[in-house]
Amino acid sequence: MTVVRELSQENAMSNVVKELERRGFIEQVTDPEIYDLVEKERITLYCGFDPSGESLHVGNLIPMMALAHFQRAGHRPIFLVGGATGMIGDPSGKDAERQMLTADTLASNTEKIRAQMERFVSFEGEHSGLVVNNMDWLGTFGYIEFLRDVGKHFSVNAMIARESIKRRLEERETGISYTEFSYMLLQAYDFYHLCREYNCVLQIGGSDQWGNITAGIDLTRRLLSKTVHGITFNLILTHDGKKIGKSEAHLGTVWLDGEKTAPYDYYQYWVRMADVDAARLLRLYTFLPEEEILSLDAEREKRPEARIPQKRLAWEATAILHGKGIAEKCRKCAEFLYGGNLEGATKEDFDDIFGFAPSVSFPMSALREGVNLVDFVLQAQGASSKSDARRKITQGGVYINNKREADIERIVRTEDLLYGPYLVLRTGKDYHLVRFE
RNA sequence: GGAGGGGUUCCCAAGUGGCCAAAGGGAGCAGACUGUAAAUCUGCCGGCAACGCCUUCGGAGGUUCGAAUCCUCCCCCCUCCA
Repeated sequence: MTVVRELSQENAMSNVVKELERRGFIEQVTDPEIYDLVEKERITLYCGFDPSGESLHVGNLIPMMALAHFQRAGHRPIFLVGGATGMIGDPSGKDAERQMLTADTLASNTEKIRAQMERFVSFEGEHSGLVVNNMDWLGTFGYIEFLRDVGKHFSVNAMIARESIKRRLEERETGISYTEFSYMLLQAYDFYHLCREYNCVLQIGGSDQWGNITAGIDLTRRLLSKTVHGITFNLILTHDGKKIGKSEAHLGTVWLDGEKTAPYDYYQYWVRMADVDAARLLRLYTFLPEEEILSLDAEREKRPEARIPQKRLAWEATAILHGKGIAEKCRKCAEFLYGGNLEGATKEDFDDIFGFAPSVSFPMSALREGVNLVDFVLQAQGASSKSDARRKITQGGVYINNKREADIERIVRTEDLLYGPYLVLRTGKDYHLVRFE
């Protein structure tokens, strides 16, 4: 929050849509007029978020960052939580019908997600952000009333021609239910409602939202005779075609919730990005100005092994989400573990980072008796099964205190404690701190 | 309701009585190179008390010395017809 606010004056006079375009966010705009509009007046815009999970993930970052950019340029962002539409499920970009969620689950998810949004947008001050829940207006809408007031403005002929619907109709793998077919009307109504209540004139979203957004624009024009706009963002892929944050190695999905994805893991996720992606990702996931990004990228060309842009990316992204203090701790922690500093390390160094980097406690009594390496690796969460532990050891992927241990028969003993009660287990490129108590 | 096709290990996908823990590809893991990167190459890739044992091929039974493969019933998906 603090990060966003401090910087929020800087870009006030620039054209935020052009800026987003330069940074690589924008895929399509419904009308070029939006470029002028954001320069002429302070607008209100919105983006919808699906509360079907208890946390947003890295994939949701693009629209969040975009809303933050808009706010910093003096516009008012609205986060719409789809409490009502979340009960239906958006067929866009989905290949299967969604399972229904209970009202209770949605309510609790909504609360958690709201807290995450507050990291990106300020909810205080002049153009403070706003969180709304479409359950508040859709939840009490009568069916007959809805069909009469909203449904009559939609042509089924046009709807089935939409890409998102057409795909589900043609590829009959799963088909589409009447419920999901109706989804578009609900989202269109949201836009109309926000335009009427808050003078909201722009909806932004992922590229799969194009159909829903234009439906909202059409409905608003019909009901209010007002022209509103839409912008869709590129789907961000890494150079090898993977979606950002979608199911990472053994991390799984990279969540924004610090309980689900530890800040250290979040930081590491960004540090490990490929060289060729670094500059592009800096433009998308940090607020750094172009000159600085270019100079960071120039550093990379000189000393690629220093991973300067990746580390900066990780620091900035972590600072936005978890705060500068946490980001700094992640940096120190990573620097310590990966910087080859284990040699001169002290107990105090480990006291500081234990529990922050992946950490495990172990009973001292077990160590006195001696633990065989296979069990040790397994219990310190360095392997998913004993077989996996054996494999990793045999293949030379296991290190204790940075010294390779390839002997299955190896016994871990108190002599292995080099830093007070601590020991460092490394599997592959991952460090695990083990403390004996 | 009728006719046909199909459900295989994380995903896609071979396999139609033993040689099947199950081809191939992808993903993943480890190593080499190096840089917490990419590309490339190598090895691994169900579990365990590990030259053997146990569990797995939609579910439950059955035939057989022996089944993912054959039979019966059930569940689910798709296509066409009504």
